Amino acid sequence: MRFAKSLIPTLREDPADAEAISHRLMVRAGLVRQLAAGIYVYLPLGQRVLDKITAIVREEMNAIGGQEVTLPVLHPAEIWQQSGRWDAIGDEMFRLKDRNGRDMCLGMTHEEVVAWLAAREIRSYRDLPQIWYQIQTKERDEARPRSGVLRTREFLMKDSYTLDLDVAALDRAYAAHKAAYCTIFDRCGVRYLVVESDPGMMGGLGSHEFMAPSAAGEDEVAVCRACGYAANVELARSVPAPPPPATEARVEVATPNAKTIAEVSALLGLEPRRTVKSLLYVAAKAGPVLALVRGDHTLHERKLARLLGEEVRPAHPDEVRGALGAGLGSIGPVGVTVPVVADEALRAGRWVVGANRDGYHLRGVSAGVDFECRFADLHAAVAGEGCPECGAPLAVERVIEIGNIFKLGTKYSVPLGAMVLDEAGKERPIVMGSYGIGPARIAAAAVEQSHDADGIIWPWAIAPFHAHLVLVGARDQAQADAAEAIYRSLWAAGIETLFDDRDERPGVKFKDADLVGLPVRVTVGTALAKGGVVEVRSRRTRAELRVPPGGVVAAVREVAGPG
RNA sequence: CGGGGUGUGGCGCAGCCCGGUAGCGCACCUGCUUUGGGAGCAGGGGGCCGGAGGUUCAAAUCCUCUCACCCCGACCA
Repeated sequence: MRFAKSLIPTLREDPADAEAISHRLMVRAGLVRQLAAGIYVYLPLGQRVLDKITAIVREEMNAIGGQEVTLPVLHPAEIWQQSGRWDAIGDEMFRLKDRNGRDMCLGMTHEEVVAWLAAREIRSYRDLPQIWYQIQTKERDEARPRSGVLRTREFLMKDSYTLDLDVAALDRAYAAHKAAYCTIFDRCGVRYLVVESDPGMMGGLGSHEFMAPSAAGEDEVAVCRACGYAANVELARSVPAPPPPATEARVEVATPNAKTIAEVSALLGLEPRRTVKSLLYVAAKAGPVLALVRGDHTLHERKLARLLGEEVRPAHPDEVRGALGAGLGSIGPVGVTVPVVADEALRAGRWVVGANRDGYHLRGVSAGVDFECRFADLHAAVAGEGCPECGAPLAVERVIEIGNIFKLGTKYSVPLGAMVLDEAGKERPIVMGSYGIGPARIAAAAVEQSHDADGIIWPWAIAPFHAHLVLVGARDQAQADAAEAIYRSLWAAGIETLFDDRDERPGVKFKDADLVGLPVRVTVGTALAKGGVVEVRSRRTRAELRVPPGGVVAAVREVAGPG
């Protein structure tokens, strides 16, 4: 591709509305432009990156027996009503009516359509297993699009669905996907972790997420470097260090104006980990519940919601007073009538808790003695706590979710009637799995993980082109002729090359080459006239070879390194 | 949905507090010079100052409402 006639609008300055590194660089390098919040145009270079990624995805999905299909973007409400998600999903689904007033929606995922299709076309256990996949646009009215291409309202997604007769077969399909995903991300050149995840509203039998470490990530994972335990913090277990043993008797103490853990512990001269944080939540169906975590811990709302099996929200101040008779900052579990759930860390020990009397706390309180409660893992894992598997200290990292895999079970096949007859002639619901990959997130993660002050440094496999051919003296006929010949020889050798044939000053071309970040730069300039050589340089290491024009192809391969 | 911020030529910004009819850098067009890390000089084109009301002799500037976008949080199937 020739730069002079291409749409590669590079920007000298950072766009004002971009914060994340990948966002800034993808806009500056001319890969994408924003049309509206969370809605992006992919320009030629950006499109080529997506094409590279989706080509890898296709190869690996085909390799495990995937069959590519295209499912509609526009769905009738009926199938979503059948699965129950028409009501379960709120504002995040784009809804509309057709001219006849029928309810429709835009597809945010395709379990319903797959189950619908399976219900019609799959009848016998002999038809199983099936793996169907598509690479197609998804629409989700995100509450808050952000970080450029990382969280958008319209995005490309590879989604696949497995259909099996039983859970054992699902486990095999799931394992095949897990392995294929690792191959895909390895080939794309991104670093990632495979972590246990919360199946959330997808429901089902288990799930994993593929997470690319990056400061721009929205999720956090807890990782054990000793044994390999890794989980989303939404679900990660961890073993906090216990506070020193205490034997003090229960006593009420005045704590005027001390409302926060920090204030109470300072007033009493105690470490925060000797106190208990009491939080009143309201569950949608079960009503108020008092959740307890240690003073130095943070309650993870997803963990509470998962424990209760329904969504929760913090209680309003007047609800707190109504249920417990005291204001925020003075509440505790002793003598209350609402159900109490306590974090595992509170099983043993004596604690400082709110007295349910404004301005007072209780010291020396024990779970099971002074109040009754259910124990569960409720606190968010933090770095340094013990690994639940081996006890080594956990690390917590920010990550970008680039893929996920879910064992769905029969959650969609039953309501949509996707049944088969088994060998015994008995009707059974198909056991499903669903699996997603976000190509744009892979691209953004690659940029986040691989860039420098001058621009992007693309991994070879997903770079929009492999080589950036810079013609320094566009008006020097000898240089121009040599560059043309090199351009043809590179393409002939299978090295995809962007030829900067613009009549620009060298500095502009070099800056743009660094910004766009193709793995190898080939410079045709004055060195050609002086020494008969051109320069072949690695974007990543900046190592440079000077070779005669005939040696460029070999030099590009050498400089690019393995892969 | 809560909190914070920003909207002024294509991009990045100043002007707003203290009202007087819009400016800078880059980009763009023409000419000359220049050509290995975002060139110089000269000339030139381009702006409903996000939108709607209001105050005023006069509004980018003050007031009210509204829209859009960004950031933090909530949410994230």
